[in-house]
Amino acid sequence: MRILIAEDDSRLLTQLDALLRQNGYSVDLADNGEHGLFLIKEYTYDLAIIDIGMPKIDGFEVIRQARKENIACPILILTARDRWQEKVEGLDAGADDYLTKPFHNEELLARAKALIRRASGQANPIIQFGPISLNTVSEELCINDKPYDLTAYEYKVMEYLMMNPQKVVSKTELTEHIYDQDFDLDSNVIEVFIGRLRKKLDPEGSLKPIETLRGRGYRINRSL
Amino acid sequence: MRILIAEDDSRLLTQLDALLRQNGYSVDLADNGEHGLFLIKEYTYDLAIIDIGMPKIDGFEVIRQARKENIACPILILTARDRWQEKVEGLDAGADDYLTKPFHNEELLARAKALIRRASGQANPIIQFGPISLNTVSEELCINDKPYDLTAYEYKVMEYLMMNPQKVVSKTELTEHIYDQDFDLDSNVIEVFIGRLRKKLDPEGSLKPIETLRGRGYRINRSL
DNA sequence: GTCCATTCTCAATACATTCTCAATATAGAA
DNA sequence: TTCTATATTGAGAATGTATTGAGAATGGAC
Repeated sequence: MRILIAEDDSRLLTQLDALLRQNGYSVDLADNGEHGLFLIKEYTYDLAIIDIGMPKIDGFEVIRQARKENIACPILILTARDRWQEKVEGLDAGADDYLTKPFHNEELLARAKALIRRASGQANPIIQFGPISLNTVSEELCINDKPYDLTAYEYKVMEYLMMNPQKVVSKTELTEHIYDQDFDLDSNVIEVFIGRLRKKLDPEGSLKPIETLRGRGYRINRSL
Repeated sequence: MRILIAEDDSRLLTQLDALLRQNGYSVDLADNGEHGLFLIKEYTYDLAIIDIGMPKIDGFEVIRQARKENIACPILILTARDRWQEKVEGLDAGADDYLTKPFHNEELLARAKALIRRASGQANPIIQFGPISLNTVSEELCINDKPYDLTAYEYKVMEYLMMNPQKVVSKTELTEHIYDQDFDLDSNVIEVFIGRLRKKLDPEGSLKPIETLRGRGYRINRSL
């Protein structure tokens, strides 16, 4: 899952970057509103974390402009402790949730996860598809109740596919959600991870949990 | 375990701080109701100790506001001895227990421990997992009934893992529950303590009581 | 307060797993 | 067949975790 952070305090920006990366997200950074707005319009994020109090283009403006262009990505705003009133204006502008600074890292992670889950239309943290179930809290994948150990990237690919079971997910889309800005889109990493997932989950080749749609992408097999 | 203390009498505040730290808790302090309310809303505590008689925002108000925002953290209120009637109002407001001043340190510690235990859903002070049992009262860890001597921090790490056996506990989460507010999250202390625990509890490497999930965190081995 | 013993912290180094990349093989469509 | 998209593989790079030891901090005894 890929997250945009727009925050002018460079210390906080660095800290957030580290925190989110440590917790398995891909992160793009903007240290001002202008750049933040550019990025959110340019790329597709699973979540944007935006500081309200930025010089020149402030957070409200970023949100308004983004929403005006029909960018649906969930937005979490950060407000200073003594400016908690701003949260109302922020939510009005189109933010989905808010957090006042300073905050506890765990709190931020919890909200980020909740927002991403909500946006993907999954009220339930356990996504089930036929015999395949993915617990997005414990990050555990089970097929017919048998748990499988996935590596970080294997998990990310599987999570994205499970969160979009109804559509064909292209390799580009997967790459964009799993890596950040400067990753080579021509790389064959996705093919590699799909291959490893298939071998791990279905060594016999009897279940075929992931379908290939030549020229279009991959999809969780719905006829299981 | 992390505790919030909101108390306007600075002598008592200092004393409580010292007492709780000596007993292995991480402590955050607020010397007025306003700050207390801010902290309890902002962070996640395992217990809040709140003085009723504070100027401006009193303890009742802090509790009401906190409960209104669905903060579930257990709350212990402190009341002056000649104001024992306040305990009823306090419990009505949403406190979980009370203590009249002055009190004995032992008494406070006992109640704090009981409240924390109750809140974590562990009615029983002994948490058992396969051959591993942790007595949270005597702070004794046994494996196959053999007791082990743990240092303060080794115990804290083990306790947190034992209290969350169903999930993967990240290093960030462990650090935040074991230390207070400003501790360097990039430090490798957790790795060090995990290493020491493993060596102490399982020098042969045959039991593997603590699993590592690369990139995610640690978990008590459930298949023992 | 001073001393001593234990424990904690920090950083350096060693180790292990996972990721990336590129080369090669296979399969599907025209 | 021939072209293109996908699959597979393995080796080196990158990253995350484990271990160690020495100095700092802490707490208890005197």
